[in-house]
Amino acid sequence: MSDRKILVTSALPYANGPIHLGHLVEYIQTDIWVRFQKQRGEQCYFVCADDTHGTPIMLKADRDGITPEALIAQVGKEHLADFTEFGVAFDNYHSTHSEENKIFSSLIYTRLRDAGHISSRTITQAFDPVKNMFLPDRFIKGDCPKCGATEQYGDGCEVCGATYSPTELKNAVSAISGEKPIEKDSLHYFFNLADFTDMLTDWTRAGHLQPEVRNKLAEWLDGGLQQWDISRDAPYFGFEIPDAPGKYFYVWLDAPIGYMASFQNLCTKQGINFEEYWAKDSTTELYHFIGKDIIYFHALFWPAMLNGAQFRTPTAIFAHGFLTVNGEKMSKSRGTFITARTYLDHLNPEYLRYYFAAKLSAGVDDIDLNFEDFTQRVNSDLVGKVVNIASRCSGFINKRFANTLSTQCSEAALFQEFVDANTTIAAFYEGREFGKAMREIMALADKANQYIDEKKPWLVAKQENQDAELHDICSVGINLFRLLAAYLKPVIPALATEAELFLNIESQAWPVSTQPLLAHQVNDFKPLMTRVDTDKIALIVEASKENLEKTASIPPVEVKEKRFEPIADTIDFNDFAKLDLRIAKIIKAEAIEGSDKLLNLTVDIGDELRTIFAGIKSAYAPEDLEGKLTLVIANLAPRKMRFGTSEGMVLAAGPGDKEIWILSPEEGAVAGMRVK
RNA sequence: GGCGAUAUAGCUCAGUUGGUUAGAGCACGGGAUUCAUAACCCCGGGGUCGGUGGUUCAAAUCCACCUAUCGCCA
Repeated sequence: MSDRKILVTSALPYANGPIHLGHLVEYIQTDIWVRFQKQRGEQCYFVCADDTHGTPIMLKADRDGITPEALIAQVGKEHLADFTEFGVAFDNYHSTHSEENKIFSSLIYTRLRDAGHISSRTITQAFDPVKNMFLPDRFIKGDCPKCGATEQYGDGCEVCGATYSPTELKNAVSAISGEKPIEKDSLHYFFNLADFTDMLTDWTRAGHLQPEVRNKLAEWLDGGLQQWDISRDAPYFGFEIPDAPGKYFYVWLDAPIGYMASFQNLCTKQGINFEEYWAKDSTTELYHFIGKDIIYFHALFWPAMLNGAQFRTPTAIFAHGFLTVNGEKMSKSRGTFITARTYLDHLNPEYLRYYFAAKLSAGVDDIDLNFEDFTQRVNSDLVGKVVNIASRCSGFINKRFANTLSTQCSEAALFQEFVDANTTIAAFYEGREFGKAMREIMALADKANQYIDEKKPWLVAKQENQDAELHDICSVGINLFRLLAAYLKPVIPALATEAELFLNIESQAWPVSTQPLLAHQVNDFKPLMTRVDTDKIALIVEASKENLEKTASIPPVEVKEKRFEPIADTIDFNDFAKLDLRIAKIIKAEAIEGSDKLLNLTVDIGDELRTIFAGIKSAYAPEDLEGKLTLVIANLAPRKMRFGTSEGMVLAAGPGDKEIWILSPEEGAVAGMRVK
């Protein structure tokens, strides 16, 4: 296509805790953008790493009784596993605790130092006399000097909003030892950010930032830039400063350098030219996707550091907003602080990818995960609209035309309209207006469904000598579906791959000049996506509350991966007694024409015969069932179905398809006995 | 406390430089239909555009103040 060379990063997740849904907004946003670029044939690398240094990591490892190295190795593995299962496909995932990062941190520091951008002076800080370490503001607790609220952190009061220095805090204690902190002097190293005022003023106005971010930065710049404290005293988990024994780089210095380190690591593995991407005169594109909370580090410190150390600066910084759940900040007690793992235990990750895509824009607005909206949106857009197109056409193609598409495209104009839409959709993807892209794609899906409705293939199918017409209509439907799958591929890659498997085609490139599939053999259609099970959402919320209880009292232990769904809420005996379970004898079993799942069973439950539809066709042949004893719910409300009314339910277990097992009693039980 | 962002239908969001009767999707109601994973298609109800005041021939849009939510103040 073109010869763009692009390097993309997501912010580095901190290695002191699990990935949660808030994190995922960013990784999914970045991943969609990267997949889009790759699908267009651009050369695009996506790198990331765990952010592993600093006091919180050191203390957590201490508390867990392991080394920081062991902690970050474990957490790094979990992070990558979570990302991978959500379809976030990094070209490289590294760690800031790496040789590459140490080298680049030292290099950048010494270049800044040699250019006169580093100074040092002695400052006074709170010190824990028991643990023998300086205390970051967040590790000091006490009473707010303004409003007197207790249990406040050293940097600000959460009750009245006041900000202050830890020394102003009343009744201050170390959050680590509980001891009263003393004041102690120490030599610190500073990055002279003000040296870069002119450079940053120009840079922030030169189109590298979103408008709202640029305004924010202008405000900060107007206020005057201050020195940035980049050193911390031992003990500190990080890199020692080359010319300052006992002093370590502050975690936020080496974190963004981790982008370079991870890319260097990839370059070594794949023989990519690092210089081409990072040299001062580089013509490649460099993008950082970040949350709006870390704009300061990425839009001021980072470009200044790079500029001062003779590296190129980013092409653009893309900031996004926070995630709220049901309109509120994620909360552990409400069960809305949901980890990636808890979600994965219950729901398809592509639901969330699509939902985020549908709500993301190029702006920094917060986005809300509303469970009801989530369910409706995924069900109606993905299952009801998109997948349904393939589902409603494939039946005819399969039964009447041996899975072969028509030799002509009877709706060339409509097909071309779908292809032409690629320009608009691509512009939305490129500009990170994913929500608008999804609207555009769903409008096409609506159009495809309208087309089918208008042509009514189910009527055509019943007419004599109309086979060619039927063949054409359904082939058009399948061809339109194919384009929708291509447009959605960056967002829901797993479903797109399943679709390609069904269509019997190669991995789809961006459809700039796609031709319809003619006289093409497809494979049997299998349901590509099922509807969101709302019960699963309740389970996620419940499990997220449980996480809180567990982590509050018991230290984390190796938990065996759960193989089965969690046990449902406790019920009392009266609840159980409501179920009337009976031994039943299957008198007659027959397949239902027109249903691929259901068998029509006639069962004897003692004093009466019942007709029950059971979704076990995939696992049992009707003739094998006749005469068997099994278990049914006899007092379940009758359910009207397409093929008649089902007067109960046969009990069975298993994941589905061939793996379904009905229950049967020990010998001696007879039809009609109640299960108690 | 200072600064900033946001506030439009039950939900999620569009609404260009002010310009007919404020739109879409979903949800809801009615109709039609049975190919499809009860999905799809057609029609409809529903809004004092957070509040108050102002500028204007004309305000969801511009201005001031207020309220609520979120964020920033290294």
